[in-house]
Amino acid sequence: MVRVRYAPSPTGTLHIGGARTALFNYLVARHFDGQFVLRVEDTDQSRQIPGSEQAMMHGLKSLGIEWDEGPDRNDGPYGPYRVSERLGQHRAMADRLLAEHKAYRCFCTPEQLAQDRENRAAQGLPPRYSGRCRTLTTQEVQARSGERFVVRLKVPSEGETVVHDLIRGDVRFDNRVFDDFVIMKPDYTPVYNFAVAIDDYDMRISHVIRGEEHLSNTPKQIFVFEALGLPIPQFAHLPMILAPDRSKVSKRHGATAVEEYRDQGILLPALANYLLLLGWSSPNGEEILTLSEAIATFTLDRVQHTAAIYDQKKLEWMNHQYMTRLSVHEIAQSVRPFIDYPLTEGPDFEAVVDLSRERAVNLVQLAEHMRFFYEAPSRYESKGVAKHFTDQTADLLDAVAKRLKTVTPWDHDHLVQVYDDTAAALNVKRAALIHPTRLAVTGRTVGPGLFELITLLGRDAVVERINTAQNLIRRHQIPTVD
RNA sequence: GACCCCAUGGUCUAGAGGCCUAGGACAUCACCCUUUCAAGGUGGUAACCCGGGUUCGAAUCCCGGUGGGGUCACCA
Repeated sequence: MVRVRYAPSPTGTLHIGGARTALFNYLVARHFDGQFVLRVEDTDQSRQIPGSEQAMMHGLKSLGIEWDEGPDRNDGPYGPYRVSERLGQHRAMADRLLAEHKAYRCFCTPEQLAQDRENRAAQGLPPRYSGRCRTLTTQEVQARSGERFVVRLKVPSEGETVVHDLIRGDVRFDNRVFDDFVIMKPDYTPVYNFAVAIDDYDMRISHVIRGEEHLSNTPKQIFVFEALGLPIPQFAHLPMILAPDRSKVSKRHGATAVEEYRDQGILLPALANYLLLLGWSSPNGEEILTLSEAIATFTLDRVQHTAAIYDQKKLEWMNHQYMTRLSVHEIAQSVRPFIDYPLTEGPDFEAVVDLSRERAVNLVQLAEHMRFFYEAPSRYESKGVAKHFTDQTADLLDAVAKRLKTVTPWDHDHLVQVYDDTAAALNVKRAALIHPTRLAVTGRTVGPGLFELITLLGRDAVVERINTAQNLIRRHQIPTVD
């Protein structure tokens, strides 16, 4: 039975790196008909940020990632799913290790430790615990029972520890590089490397799939499993996601949280698809995959070993793919929050969305492109004004408007006819009519095809806007923008 | 610094010794289409980090170098 988990610490929102890790875990679980558990790593209460657990879960859900067991439903068979609520088990294990002399109390003060480190640094040695308290006798420990202490695990001083990594193969570590690390803090709460091992075992996690930054710490967790006589899960360390400058992604690189991407108008399914491609490729080279397609084809052996640099441009391209492929209804729902103008009067909303979506790379842009359908332009693009709003065009617009007033029915083909006829009558090219009309009606020089656009906008609005523009042109009082 | 991981165009990647004069996607450039802009179509520029091996043959295997990343907490 495949059981995987995503174990974030509740210290902020869902980061793209975490989202990718969660996604891969989710895909493995679903692919193998296993379970995906969500566990909140809140070992250190002091570093928690209120509300981040909710934010994180919301982020996951919006990406389409669902878990079978987690802190929101603490009724799973292996709960609780908040590490802070599993303290009893951690303490019991620490007690056991102490009783079996596989761990020991360390009374060294932070000051002493700092001093040790300095001394070693002076000699050019790596910072490692001296083992001062390892050999304390039972009597000595008894005698100091009132003192502040931590618990350290006895780590083998020779031999090697091998991490069998599903992605990288066997990774060997010389045990001499590890010291007796702390497993319980002075308040008798566990340190991460101790708690994860116990929790992963307790939750019967079969595959630990996480970011590469955890690879170096894996031997420590293996020491815990071994000391406790527990089976060791399979490991798979995912390559990291880096910023364009090859550094870790951080706020200074723009959006990093899935929530921010959503605010930028990125569709979450597009984000998920993009993240899927960061470190994984489908066997047939397909890049646009639905979640269920990904579940069907995803396997860890196709995961890349190299860190990936995320590329905003490709994300936008991916987003555009989803803008045009998703149903109009879905896009309409998604774009609503970005609209800051009243929709009370104007054409059918979904029709407008459908006509405009192909030209926008994100929802913010889409909302902006749709604006003129609901608000008459108050300013006109200066570039277009110089080109299309001349004294002569006022007359052209006048001629067009006259015919538009009476044409029936008001549909695409008849409107084309109006422009063709007018152009012929005035002996100008059709384009000489089209461009000024677009500018008069939308205020812009770019947009959907003119005939589709005015068909949708309707006779009254079109004629009115053309008249407005005409007057402005004649009075040479054209408000411009850009 | 020590240890660990990694190394194909600007970016994401395909490639598991001959199928590679290295394929796809994004980006970029040009052209076509066209009422504009997108989209679309066609074509172009652009990569196997370096050096040694192994082999008849290496992007693919081995070693070394270089470069990048990660980890070394009483953080997670």
